[in-house]
Amino acid sequence: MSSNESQEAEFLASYDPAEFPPVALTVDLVVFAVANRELHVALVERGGQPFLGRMALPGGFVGPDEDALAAAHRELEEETGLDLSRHRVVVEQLATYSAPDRDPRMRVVSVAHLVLLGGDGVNLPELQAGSDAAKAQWQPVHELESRQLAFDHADILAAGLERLAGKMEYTTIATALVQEEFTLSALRDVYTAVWQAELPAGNFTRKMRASLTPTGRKVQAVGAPASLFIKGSEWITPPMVRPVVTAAG
Amino acid sequence: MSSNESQEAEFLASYDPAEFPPVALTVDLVVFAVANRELHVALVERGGQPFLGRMALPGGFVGPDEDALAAAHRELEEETGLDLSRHRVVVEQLATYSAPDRDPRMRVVSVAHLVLLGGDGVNLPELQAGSDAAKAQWQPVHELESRQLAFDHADILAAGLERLAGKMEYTTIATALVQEEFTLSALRDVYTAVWQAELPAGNFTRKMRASLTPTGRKVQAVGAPASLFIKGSEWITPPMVRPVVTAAG
DNA sequence: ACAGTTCTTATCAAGTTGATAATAACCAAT
DNA sequence: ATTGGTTATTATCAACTTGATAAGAACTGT
Repeated sequence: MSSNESQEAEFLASYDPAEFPPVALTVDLVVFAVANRELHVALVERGGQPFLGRMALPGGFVGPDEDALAAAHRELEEETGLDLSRHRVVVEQLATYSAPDRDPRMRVVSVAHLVLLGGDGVNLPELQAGSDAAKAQWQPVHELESRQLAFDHADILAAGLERLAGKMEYTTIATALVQEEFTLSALRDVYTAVWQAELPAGNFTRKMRASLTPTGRKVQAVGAPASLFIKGSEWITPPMVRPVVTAAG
Repeated sequence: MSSNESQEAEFLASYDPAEFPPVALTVDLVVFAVANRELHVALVERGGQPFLGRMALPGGFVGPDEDALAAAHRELEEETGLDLSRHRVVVEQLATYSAPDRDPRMRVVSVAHLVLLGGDGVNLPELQAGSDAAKAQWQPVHELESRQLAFDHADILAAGLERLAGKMEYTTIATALVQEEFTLSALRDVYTAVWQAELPAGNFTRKMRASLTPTGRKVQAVGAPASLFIKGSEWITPPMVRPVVTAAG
């Protein structure tokens, strides 16, 4: 009997695993990107029961030799067809959902992750449905009837949105949703998309500049040329204040 | 064949659970309380292998009919002997730890929780070791050699401390560590204990008052009588600024 | 009555915010 | 080349917040 076997025997003896039926461990992904001043989330259409045909967050099982973060990266590629080596991507753990009946088939505990994709503010990365899903597509978050999502994914999406909106007050996390080098307007568009509120350009520049590093380069569109920046500090101190949400319309 | 069985069959067919060996789901608890202007954490001494005799965070398995939050409450009572009906207690999810080798026996995924116990700032609730643990005791957090903790519990403790310290900047979470009705000094002692920094009493009063509701009552100790408050708003806006940590002395 | 302690309020310079506007740089069309 | 439209950046200023410091008030113990 190996040392490992005896350890396990002691373990099984003291904890009686029969009392603790196995749980399946999954990850669910709240994948955000910004285009056209709107925040979009990546959704897949379920190809099986339950919730057949409904939209759901991408996700999948955590493999035996990976942790949840690694599974999040793998499933992101598998379920959405994204090539992570070709996109700026930031992943962070959001929260774990463990209600016993959240999946009607069996006990499934899901570690939700927030995924932010950088982009030019115009084009969204193209999605390619994986094997489990009928299709994968971007949806504007603020126009979404999130009650139609499968499982408890409406809760998870709401948590992801609130995490992002909240962290944008006191960190430079919004820089994850633009390109590495970006203008203050591009960054401001991210704030507009997530917070659903217009921020005065002058004050935004004054405040955000302290957390950014200028590259010296400029970019020319319509109007005056805009300076390019990269992320400087991780923190915004004191924080930006999130305005009250503007009335829809 | 019931509908449920066919669902499960479909599920098993499409996901092949053999690829995904069962994981054990546990909770680990970072339990904080303040006494004598020091932040304390509840630790148990392990009564079995691995890490026999080492100190560890209290915790245990999530039962089949409870979610992680319910398990956290139950294990808090079982492992520390605390009567939750006799203490002010706040529990919130911290993060999930899922490294494949974090427990040498088998795959154990743990949902860590932050637990805050209210108190008078002098006495710590008495701990009573549960069945799994040799003993349970309070340890001053900032004097602790956390590297000696079992498993990855040093990481979890650090995450719990940082979550608490961070949220104390922009929420009134510190009120969870005092009694329901408290003086500004008592609350300031919590900040001192967690942040390891003295905050000027006058400015602390000015700032914190806006988030508290006065009860009208006063309490008398040495010096001038202090007004009693209860928590008002959940938020501190703009946030308190956490001073740079004072050099250890 | 006095010293010691603590709570609360006051003061003020320095810094930050929100609102608003002025200035500057560029394009496109006349 | 000039004009008008558009956008970026800087400036201004009153209102507010902060950090430092101290004054005033209330009570205890001797």
